Amino acid sequence: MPELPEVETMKRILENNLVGRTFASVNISNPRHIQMDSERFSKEIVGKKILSFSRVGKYLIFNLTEGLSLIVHFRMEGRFYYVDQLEPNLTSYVHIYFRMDNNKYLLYSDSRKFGVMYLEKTEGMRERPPLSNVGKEPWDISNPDYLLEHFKNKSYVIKLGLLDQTAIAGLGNIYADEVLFRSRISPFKLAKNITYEEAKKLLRNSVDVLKEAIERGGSTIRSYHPAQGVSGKMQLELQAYGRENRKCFVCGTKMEKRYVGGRGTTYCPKCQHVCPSVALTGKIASGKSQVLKRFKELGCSVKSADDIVHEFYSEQSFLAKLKKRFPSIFNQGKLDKQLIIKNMLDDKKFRRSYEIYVWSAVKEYVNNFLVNNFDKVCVIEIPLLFKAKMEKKFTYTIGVETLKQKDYLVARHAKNVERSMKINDTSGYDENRNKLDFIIENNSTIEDLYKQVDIFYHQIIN
DNA sequence: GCAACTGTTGCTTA
DNA sequence: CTAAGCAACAGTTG
Repeated sequence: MPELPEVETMKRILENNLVGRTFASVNISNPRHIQMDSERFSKEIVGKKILSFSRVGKYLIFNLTEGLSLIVHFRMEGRFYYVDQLEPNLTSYVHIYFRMDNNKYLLYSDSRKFGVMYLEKTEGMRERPPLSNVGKEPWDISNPDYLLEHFKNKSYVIKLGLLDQTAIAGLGNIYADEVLFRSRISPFKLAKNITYEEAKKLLRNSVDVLKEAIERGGSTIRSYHPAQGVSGKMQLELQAYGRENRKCFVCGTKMEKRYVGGRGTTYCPKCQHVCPSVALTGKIASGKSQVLKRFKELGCSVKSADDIVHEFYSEQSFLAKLKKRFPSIFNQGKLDKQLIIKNMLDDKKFRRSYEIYVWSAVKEYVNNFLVNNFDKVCVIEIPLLFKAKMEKKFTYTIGVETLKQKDYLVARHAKNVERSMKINDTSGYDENRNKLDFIIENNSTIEDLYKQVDIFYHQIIN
């Protein structure tokens, strides 16, 4: 579930019901959540009374008698339910439950089984793991220099800086995107390049976003509810998370999504100063490379998918992964491109999964390229843009078309002109042509071609 | 039916 | 040392 507001909401619900109660018994059907011997855990917790609850970052803490504390981290899906009795239909993900001294039950449910709990001596627990790894919460940070100090030598992007619990505690993926949106800061800016003024904005917005979310009882997204039949309301206020491909509430620009550190990151390119990205597609020998060259001359960061794939085949790490997934295309430990072609032709299933595998690797590469070059217009040449389902990843898509394809192929000394022409039938270009934002016609001189590129470029940077 | 995606974090690897 | 990538798991979505 939860980021800080959801944990705080959970804390308030439990506070109202469980302070003063004593643990009567424990049932552990999956011990993986308990970070100590589960027998000892049971023995130690039974008979202890709950004095109070507290929270450190995303950790929820039960303060117990006899100097002990139960420390819980819910990770993705962990949650407590406090119920009158055990009902079998409620307990499919309940891996631990506690019977309290009033014969009601506290259930720990966790469909993904990531959550963890610790039973620790209360004294000095803030100075020991896991709590010692938790930084200050945003309202306890009075000076933005605290953040700058943390980010000083870091080479990660600011989005990951906000998720770094040792730097600032409590933000998760949803609220980090909200804070960046409200602060009008690119998620992809390096944390060490954040200015004092920006750090100030980030802190103020972190406080605002988290406090608003707590007031609204957290966000109810996907499966998460603070208690049975109870929903948070904060999801109604979210302006960034989950709004990719929809219009920015502030400026109307289409919101975009990229990945950093494996976390989906939604932002408004205009408000958050992320340069537009362009996908360049077209059939074989339509003049894409010429167009790409022109974009480069204009100062854009450019890359072609063909080059990316070429790079992949010369990387040890890629070959290793490929070998694991598709052993049939390796001969005596070496990649055999003839075997790839043979398998492609013989086995439709192989072809499908091989193509998807390579395309998703390209997709990841392009994502990282765009993230690293967010402050420049990026242009990526992708012949199979639509087949690889990448058209949505760009601000703009443009196609290059020519009537002189055959001539260009002959001029290029292509071995089999007819065969090359035929490949176009399967490229998906014609069916998807109407989705393109802009079409460049390559039927005249090179100067004319460049002029069209220049016009497009100046349109998008204004 | 497969593949990608999901609110988290810590361990392994380069 | 840092930082990326993966692993833990199970459900949902396209």
